[in-house]
Amino acid sequence: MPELPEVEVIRVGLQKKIVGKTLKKIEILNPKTFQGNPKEAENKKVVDVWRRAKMLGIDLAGNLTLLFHLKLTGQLILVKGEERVIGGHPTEDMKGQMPSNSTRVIFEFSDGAKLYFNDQRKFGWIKLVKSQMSRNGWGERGQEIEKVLGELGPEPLEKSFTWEVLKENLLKRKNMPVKVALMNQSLIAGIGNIYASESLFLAKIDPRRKVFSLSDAEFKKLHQGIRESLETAIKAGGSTRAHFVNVEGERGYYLDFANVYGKEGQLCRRRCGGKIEKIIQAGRGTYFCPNCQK
DNA sequence: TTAAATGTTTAAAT
DNA sequence: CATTTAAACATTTA
Repeated sequence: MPELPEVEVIRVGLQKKIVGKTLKKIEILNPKTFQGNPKEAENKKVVDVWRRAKMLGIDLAGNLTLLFHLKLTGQLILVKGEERVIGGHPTEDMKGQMPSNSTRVIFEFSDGAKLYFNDQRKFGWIKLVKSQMSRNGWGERGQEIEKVLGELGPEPLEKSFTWEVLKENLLKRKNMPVKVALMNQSLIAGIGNIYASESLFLAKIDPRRKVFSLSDAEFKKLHQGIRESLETAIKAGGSTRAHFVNVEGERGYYLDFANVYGKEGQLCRRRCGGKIEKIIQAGRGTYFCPNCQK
């Protein structure tokens, strides 16, 4: 599940907590989850934590990078004593004892902190690759990383992502329903099933509309809606709150902020009188208000 | 029992 | 060729 906001929240949490620590040991419980030789990463210091689209990178000294993709059910849980940083797919057991039965890989740091990579459906992965990076943007990053990251569109929260860029990129799939195009990572990076629906709700655009039918005014509203939905979610801590909490203090995740996602049958929050509907597009559930999304 | 689940890739069908 | 849709991956929960 995790989409851009959830991964970003994890990134911020880990950045604060593990940069400067030394990775002592990597324990692999599910071999398919980890690609590369874990021994190469052991006894290396964490230099940086970054995000691109829905992928997370942990740079290690010695020009190595641990790349993570959480796919649908991945979660990262950093535990040190009573303190936890939690993020990713929201489940109840992420608050409980670690490792849990969905723990696939455990990273142990020299100060005793442990980072658990949990993934119920085992779609997620971790790859150890060479960094070959400079700090001058993505074009400068190593070929190996570029290959793993694939062809990704612009980051929607960067300043350079204007409504014109949104329009230009979406129009590469002009015949597609706008909601389906929004989830295409090569057009815009990081938007998945939740925030595609949420952004369109904020923009008051029907998810079934084909891209070519959108006016400039609608592209502008959609641009605004994307930024607002992502930023709101990041501020709220993503759908899972990756805050620094005690085991007891953890509460209140599960999409409290969503307007339409998972709200089938409920009244539209705009009080327009409409009822949230669920339809299937490209095999995925889409939620929208048929009354005020035109 | 069947369906669906915050993702992505690839094969098959239009 | 350009698009779309379905299937696959693996597991749990409603």
